[in-house]
Amino acid sequence: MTTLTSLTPVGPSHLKPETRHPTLDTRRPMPSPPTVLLIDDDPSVRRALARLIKSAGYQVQTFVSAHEFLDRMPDEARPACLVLDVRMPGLSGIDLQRELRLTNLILPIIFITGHGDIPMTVKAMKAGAVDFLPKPVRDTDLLRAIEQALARAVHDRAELKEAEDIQSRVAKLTPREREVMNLVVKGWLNKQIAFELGIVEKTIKVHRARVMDKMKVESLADLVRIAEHAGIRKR
Amino acid sequence: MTTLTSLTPVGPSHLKPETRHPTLDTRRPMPSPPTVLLIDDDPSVRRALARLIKSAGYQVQTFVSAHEFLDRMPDEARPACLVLDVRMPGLSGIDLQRELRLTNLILPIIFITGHGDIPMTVKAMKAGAVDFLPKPVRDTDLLRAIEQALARAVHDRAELKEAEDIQSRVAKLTPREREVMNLVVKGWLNKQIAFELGIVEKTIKVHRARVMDKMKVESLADLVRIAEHAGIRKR
DNA sequence: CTGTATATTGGACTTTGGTCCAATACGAGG
DNA sequence: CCTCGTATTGGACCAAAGTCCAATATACAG
Repeated sequence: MTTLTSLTPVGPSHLKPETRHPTLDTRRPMPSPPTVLLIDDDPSVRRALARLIKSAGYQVQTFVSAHEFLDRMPDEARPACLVLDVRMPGLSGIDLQRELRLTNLILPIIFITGHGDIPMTVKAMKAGAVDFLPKPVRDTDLLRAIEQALARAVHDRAELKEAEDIQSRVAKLTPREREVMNLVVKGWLNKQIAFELGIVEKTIKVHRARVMDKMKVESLADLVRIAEHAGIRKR
Repeated sequence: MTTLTSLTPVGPSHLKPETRHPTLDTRRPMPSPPTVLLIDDDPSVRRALARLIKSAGYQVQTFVSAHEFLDRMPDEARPACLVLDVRMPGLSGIDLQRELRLTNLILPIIFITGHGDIPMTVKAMKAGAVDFLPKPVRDTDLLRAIEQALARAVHDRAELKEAEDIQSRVAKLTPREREVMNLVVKGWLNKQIAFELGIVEKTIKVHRARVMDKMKVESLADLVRIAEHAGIRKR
């Protein structure tokens, strides 16, 4: 059982050395690697894990406490994940997880712990943790979890960005246009919408055209899909 | 700390006594209650938990092993969930969970265990368990978990049924109609579809009308939504 | 007060989609 | 062999949607 000391790179074995982190698979001159944020109050654990993670080709930032993390939290320019001790002086790992859920940062969490119990594990997993690893952490377990966490970060970021894009377009609609859009994606005919809103059909056509334009879609099918994505439901 | 012996009903306190299980909220003469399937090799645990669960107004079926469960598995007429010991002679609880994932039964699982560890907990939760409770199980914990599990069962069943409905309608389409539908929900015009398929636009209109009919939708918007649901994506 | 954004409408016209009628071709199964 | 389901097409016609032109009213901000 190897424990956080191996110096030989252990990362994803199916990848060529120059392309370690599977989250970005461009062949190019090595784009800046994904970041792993490591919080642990034990300096020796920090050192050992940081070395391991770096050896797998990731960038690492370490923090001694949840508070320090919250203070100098890095900008979320690139996909990242969090490796986090559960029990720490001050804010616990679980507490930090709760805090982060209130933000809309995307930071998948891997818990590591020396004194975890089952209820704590369940709580963390229910709250969306990627993994929960008892110390001593096996290198392969941690790296596999990091791989998964970063994959999730990339995926969730893409989804969030998509949702934000759509929301910003919806925000550019006038109230009337929004009304019209809502009825259009319910499958109502222009004449029905006109009756519902108490205006003539001609006007609906104008609003409708502007909706298609502002929402940047070319077809009703796309508009329906985008509206679904934005949480505009039929019922 | 109460432990699986309380006789006073503990179920959802916000519900009136006649309406215990929150999964069915019809007022009527008490529809048959949801079933909780209980698997544990320890007779005393079976007895105690069965009594607790019954006292909360659920129907209970007990099994002494995963194998016995698989043999005389009840029909899934009504929403149900599984309360399951992790370690048992023969097939373990985790094994059974894996088996069940291969079927399309909807049976949310609550694990209970006397000798669980963290990796096992993580594995179960990752595999979709509703909860993972160390023995001795507190009454309130178990009942809360059952409530959640049944809620999930009801929800997932509804989703599955919806998906199956849609699939059965798709199955009734002719190959040509399916092709046409796929292009229609991509937002293609009839003339474009006609060109793509090498037939005249008129024919597309016929297929299209039949698609709308067979899929039981009244508008293109509904067709797009239903197709999305059936996993017919744009890209 | 003036200008910009919003909401509304009109006419004229084209394109697209949907419907009702009817008809031909082909392969599988009774 | 005949029938049924599937796929295909045609014409005529109507309904719905989209487009290009232009115009008016109102509210709010600078």
